[in-house]
Amino acid sequence: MASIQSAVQPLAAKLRQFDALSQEEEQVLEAAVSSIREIDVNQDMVVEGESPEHSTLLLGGFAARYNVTAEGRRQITAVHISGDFVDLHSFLMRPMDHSITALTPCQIAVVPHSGLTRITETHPHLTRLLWLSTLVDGGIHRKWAVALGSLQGHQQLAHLLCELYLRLKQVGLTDGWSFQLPLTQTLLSECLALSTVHTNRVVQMLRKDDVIRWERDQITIVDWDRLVDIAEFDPTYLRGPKLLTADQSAA
Amino acid sequence: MASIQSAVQPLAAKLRQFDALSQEEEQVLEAAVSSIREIDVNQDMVVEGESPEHSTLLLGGFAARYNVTAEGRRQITAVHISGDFVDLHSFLMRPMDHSITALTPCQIAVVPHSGLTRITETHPHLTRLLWLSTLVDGGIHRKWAVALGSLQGHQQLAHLLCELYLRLKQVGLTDGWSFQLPLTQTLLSECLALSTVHTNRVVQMLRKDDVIRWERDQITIVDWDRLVDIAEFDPTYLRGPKLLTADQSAA
DNA sequence: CGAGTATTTGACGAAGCTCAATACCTGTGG
DNA sequence: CCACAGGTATTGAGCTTCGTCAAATACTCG
Repeated sequence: MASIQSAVQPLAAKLRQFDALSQEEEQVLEAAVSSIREIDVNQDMVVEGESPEHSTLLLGGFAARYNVTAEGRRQITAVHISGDFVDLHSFLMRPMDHSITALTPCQIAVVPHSGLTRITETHPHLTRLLWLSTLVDGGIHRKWAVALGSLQGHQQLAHLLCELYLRLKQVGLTDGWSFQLPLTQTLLSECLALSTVHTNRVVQMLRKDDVIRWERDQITIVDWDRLVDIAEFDPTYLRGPKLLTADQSAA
Repeated sequence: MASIQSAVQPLAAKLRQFDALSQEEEQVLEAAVSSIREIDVNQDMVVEGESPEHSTLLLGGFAARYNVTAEGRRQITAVHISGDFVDLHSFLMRPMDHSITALTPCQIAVVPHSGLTRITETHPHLTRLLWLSTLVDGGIHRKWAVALGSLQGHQQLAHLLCELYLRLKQVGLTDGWSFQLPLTQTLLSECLALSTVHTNRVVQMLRKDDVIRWERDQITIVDWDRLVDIAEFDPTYLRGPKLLTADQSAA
């Protein structure tokens, strides 16, 4: 089981891709964690309509953010992985307008909002980093909308795989061109807004063209360039490439 | 022409819906504005790929955030109105992964990033309010994705109208159940990810059922309840209803 | 009035949905 | 070791929503 010390590691790794993170800042993050918890598969870790007093940092496992429509159709708007602060926004924005469910058993760190408020009062640079991480989430949603609106099924799937590959790589969860993706085709269809039948056909399309291999929950990217091409993928939105130190942005 | 003093009014009004905004905070915002500028119709005020050194506050007019796909299809991911800080995220996240264009002549306030950094260093409560406004934008994108993925054409249109009505009302730009919406059906089709032909049919559907009236660029909502029903609209995502004062969230 | 743009209509085609059936896979108990 | 159960993946066939192409009508402004 993860200790609180090791808990913030995946998040720290992600934030370091944005800017330097001092020892002290990392300790401040650790100090903000109040406890570690396990979530069962298919259990909601955050529920629509609630106004939690803490935010949830995903330490291990996969989670999905979703809304349910009147007809009972479930639309997934993001897949979350280790290091994602899945409902950091609940700190300021309440109540939750969507739920987050565990796609696999998950370990989470509980971070009380009071601690986050304290960070905004005392650590502006760290605050900017956390803010940035919510902005990247926003960018992911924006891209998701573009994909849903203007890409065909197989392109959307390709886009999702490109995104997940890069994000998993960021936190060290890839193995060469392979990674675990514990999504059934039914779940996948809820990401892509396709029927399960069509989702299956779209998966086969990419397989037949030998762009990806997908066995069990193991995905291997056979031809990254072609995948990027199909998806019209541009990774810009996943990065927060500006350094955030006070001096240089004041320049 | 707007003066800098009056410039932050629509933004201040919006932020006040989230939490109290002190006189001093309002002055700090004013002080962060370096200049006021006019943008012509169809001119981009922010361009994909660039890394601006300032953010853009929309003072008057309508703007749209969009991406262009390989086939030249343009997908609009948000419509912006007075008081929206259209690219506040460019402060931390660069370069821009999308452009923002003026749907009408627009007045904008230019806010250098250095000023924003200074706010994060000295005004934590105001920082949280600004952060929240980017979170609401993120929520809008999330809803847009849900709508694109799981609603039919006429439902999507209904959803867009519900959203715009409430947002315009927030900043005092509605007149009873009417408001100006300077969107051609072509633009509208780029919001909804429909063809212009189908967009037209979908508009007619809502008109024929006497749910809305749409003459010129004047929209009148005839039957709000039915519109909400069609759209499956839930306004939660537009609000940031938690008070943000340090003391109470530390309680 | 006339040019240009925006809206509307019709006819046909394509992407993706639904219903329904079949195959596969993995774990469980006999 | 086999048989079965329950979930997951795959396939086929007909249908719907929405797209494309093309043309006609209206509106707006000089």
